[in-house]
Amino acid sequence: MILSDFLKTIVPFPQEEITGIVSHFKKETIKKNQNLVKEGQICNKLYFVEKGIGRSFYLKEDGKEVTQWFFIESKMMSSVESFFQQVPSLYYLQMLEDSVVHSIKRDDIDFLFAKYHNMEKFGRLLSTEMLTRVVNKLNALQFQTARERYDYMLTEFPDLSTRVPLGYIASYLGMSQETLSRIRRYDTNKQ
Amino acid sequence: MILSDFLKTIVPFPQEEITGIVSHFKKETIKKNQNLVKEGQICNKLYFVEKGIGRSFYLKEDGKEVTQWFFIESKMMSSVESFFQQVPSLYYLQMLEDSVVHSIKRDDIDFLFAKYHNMEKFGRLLSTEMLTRVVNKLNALQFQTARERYDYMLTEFPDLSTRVPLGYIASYLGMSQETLSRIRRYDTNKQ
DNA sequence: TATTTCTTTTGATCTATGTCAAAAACTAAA
DNA sequence: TTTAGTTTTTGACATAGATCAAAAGAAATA
Repeated sequence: MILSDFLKTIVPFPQEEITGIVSHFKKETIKKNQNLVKEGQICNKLYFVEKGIGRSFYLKEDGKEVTQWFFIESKMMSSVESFFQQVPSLYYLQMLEDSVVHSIKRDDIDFLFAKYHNMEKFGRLLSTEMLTRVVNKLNALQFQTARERYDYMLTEFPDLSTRVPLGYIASYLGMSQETLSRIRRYDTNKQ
Repeated sequence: MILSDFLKTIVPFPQEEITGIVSHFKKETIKKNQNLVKEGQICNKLYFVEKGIGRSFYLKEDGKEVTQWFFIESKMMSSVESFFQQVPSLYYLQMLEDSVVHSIKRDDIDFLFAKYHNMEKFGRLLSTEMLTRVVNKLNALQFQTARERYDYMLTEFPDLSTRVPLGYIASYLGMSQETLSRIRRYDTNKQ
């Protein structure tokens, strides 16, 4: 889905506003495994993923990566708290495939928020939608077993398992790669 | 803190907007342990906690309660996804002390969002702030030990442990009451 | 202040999941 | 198609934290 269509699915912008908004985005082509943001940097862009798939991940002291979120096609992507509070990011943002994204700078989106009431609404709806998703994951982590968390993942990101390494999904779900592998084996034996 | 002051800490509303907004809120006095919302109901109010403390909790099939969030003084409180998506709430909303809250209905807040650009901004900022908090908890649950999760809680809700039962906090942190008790003992022995 | 009720702590197991290491199964390059 | 590199699976063992049960401590009520 292209950016302008995505915008319209959230708020029914009039065409001239769409044009004004889209003109502040910049198309970027990203190679597989390239980082958009590194830990410690202030993330000053919000991205729309047109093609490809991204993730945010945290690097633990022992060098292990913990995936925090996946960003699939037709979704916005950012290091949320870094972008909105302008503090150093705790996470890396990385594209996992050759990708096409559209980025907008913090200043530009603030300008648009102030200029268009509709844009402010867009920001609000986007935030609450993301909040709902994060709360769903929170529940999975807080009181579900590893098996149940895997089921949660299948509903939130159905086609993920064929596109990204197993270990990325395992850490996203707060379990080891070995455990996820065993769950999956059990699952396929069942059918 | 009273409601109008709280609103101003988020967005610098002009006084006439404050008046217009506050007039849509209704003051409610709630007794200890009273529920504002039950599981299965659509939560059609957003609350501002003026005095007291609330929580949202999930009831598992085995009858155990799992606290999802705490709402302290000068914070907004709701069953977020039920209120914003108008779907049945998965949670109970409960006040844990005799409390004073101010509530606004979904229709009224939508009216205010549409009427005041500032109000839309307020909604957006509130959402992103909540999103940031939820992400912090997510990280604690995803890759921290029980001890570290307890530390997270102390920063997020410093004076909570003296005000609510231990079991509520333990389930909020995704651990058993016994584990939290042992962590706390170890902690006090350290100082 | 006694009595009852609720909450927290402690002790003794148990278990889901982690860790480590090696084998197997893929993928990509030569 | 071989070779080298990467990812996934499997096995053996370790452990953080769960569960169950009972004791101790607080708080509420008579």
